[in-house]
Amino acid sequence: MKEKKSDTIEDVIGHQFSAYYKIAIEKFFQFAMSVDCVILGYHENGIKLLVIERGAEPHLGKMALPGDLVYPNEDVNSSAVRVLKDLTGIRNVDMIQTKCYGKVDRHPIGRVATIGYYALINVDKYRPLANSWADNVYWVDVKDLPELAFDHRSIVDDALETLRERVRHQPLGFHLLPMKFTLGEMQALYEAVLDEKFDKANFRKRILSMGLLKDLNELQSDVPHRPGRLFSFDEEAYKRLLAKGFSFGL
Amino acid sequence: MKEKKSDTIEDVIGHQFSAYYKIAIEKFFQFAMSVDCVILGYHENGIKLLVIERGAEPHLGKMALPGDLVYPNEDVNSSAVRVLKDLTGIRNVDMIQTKCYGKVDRHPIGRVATIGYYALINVDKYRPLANSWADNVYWVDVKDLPELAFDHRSIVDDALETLRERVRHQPLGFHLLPMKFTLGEMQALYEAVLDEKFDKANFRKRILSMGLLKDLNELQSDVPHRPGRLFSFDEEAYKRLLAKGFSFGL
DNA sequence: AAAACTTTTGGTACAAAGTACTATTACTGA
DNA sequence: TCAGTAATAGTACTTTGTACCAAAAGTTTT
Repeated sequence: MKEKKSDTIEDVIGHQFSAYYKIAIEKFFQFAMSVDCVILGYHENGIKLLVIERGAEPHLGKMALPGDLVYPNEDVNSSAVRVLKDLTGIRNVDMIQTKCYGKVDRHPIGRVATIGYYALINVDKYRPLANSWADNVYWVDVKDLPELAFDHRSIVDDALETLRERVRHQPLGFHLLPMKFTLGEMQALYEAVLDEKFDKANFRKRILSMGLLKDLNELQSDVPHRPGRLFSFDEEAYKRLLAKGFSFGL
Repeated sequence: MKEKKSDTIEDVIGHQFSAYYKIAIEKFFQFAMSVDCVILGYHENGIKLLVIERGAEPHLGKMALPGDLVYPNEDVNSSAVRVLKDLTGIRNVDMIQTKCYGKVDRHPIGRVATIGYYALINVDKYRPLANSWADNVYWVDVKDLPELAFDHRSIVDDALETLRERVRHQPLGFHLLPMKFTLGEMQALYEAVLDEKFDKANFRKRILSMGLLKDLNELQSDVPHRPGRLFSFDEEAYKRLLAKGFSFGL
């Protein structure tokens, strides 16, 4: 029933902690970790992904997610924020973990496990700038992705799947919209994310009845048709509703 | 705009790959990785968690999740399966990643990032046996958890939160039930997981109208009251419905 | 064997939400 | 001023959700 293995770390160190410490380190402490950020935005009726052009080996010149190795004295979550800032200049975004990618051969220089992160940002609010070893930064449409380095393509796919699921149950869409938006713009966004058409009049009724929007009593301008009424997301109202057991659903 | 950093791995290795390889390794390849499994079951109206009693340092004698270090030549996902089998004898369960825990000081022997996994199993179908450095295995009720080693408590909490969210939108509950079950048992399970009461007659209507259950034309036996009709989850029907755009919701 | 008890099962009536569709309004540009 | 486009209002209908009641089918007790 109990068959001892000789090579788990706990067996090795046991009570002679210090004596065997080095052996354990050599055996198990051979990983590097990295973070990769899937930054999504919405622009011109499409979901856009932020990619960098790599200015370093491996995969020099190829497109890739903003990502890099984690320092040994650095928290993994903080690392994602730091790396994004280092490579693209973007700061102050809330990033959420998606998955760990831990295949043995996924990185050519050694055993690197990476943690995927994603965030939704308002494209107009941030101006990405290539920095550090990133030669360029681009927004690319997720419907027309270039070839990506490493296994970054699957990291993106997983993040998009997560997005589609969460966007139905949480008011995430608002992160992607400008501060002021019309119901038409909002509908177009949801149609782009979910790849599904909604009835205009009913969409409008649904959303308004939730009570999450602040009516700004302002009209759209510079549009070649009847301008829509402008709204903004009412964070306060959302918190109040949440406390009462409200749950967003679309 | 482009300010070079001297210490990212890509800068270091560049075109002189082999020359600087060792430097990069020493700097970044200092992590160990581990996996921790949150195995949940359902028994006697409560959600149970599988814990082991540690038979090794650190935290010798304490309760903990089944978890261990990942071998450098081992896929992280496979590792979770292997570790669970090594410590508890449980095999053939589908485990799903929850999160990466990557704080700098979370492990006393060095920089260890861990990946959390969770699975729902039918308690009657598996008989966990303590193995390797696990001194004992227990099922404990999640409403009355003992103190757990490391940051395992938060790993459990996160897994439970994930469970509660997913169980509403996916027919996961069936993994926890025996092959044959009554609608009453099923309702009790959902009430335990979601900590919420349902109307009996309406719950029944809702579930049956989904068409996910196979009526076995059998009755419960050995119960001190009118026996319930037995059902089983109809995997085929679920797949068929999914293809048609059906989505489970509760 | 009848009564009491517990749980399953079937049903109804009402309320709320979702859907399809039509009509009207308000703006722009020609 | 007219055509075009999109926003907005409204209505009728269907589906779904909720509260509640009552009968049926077993077991246990009297």
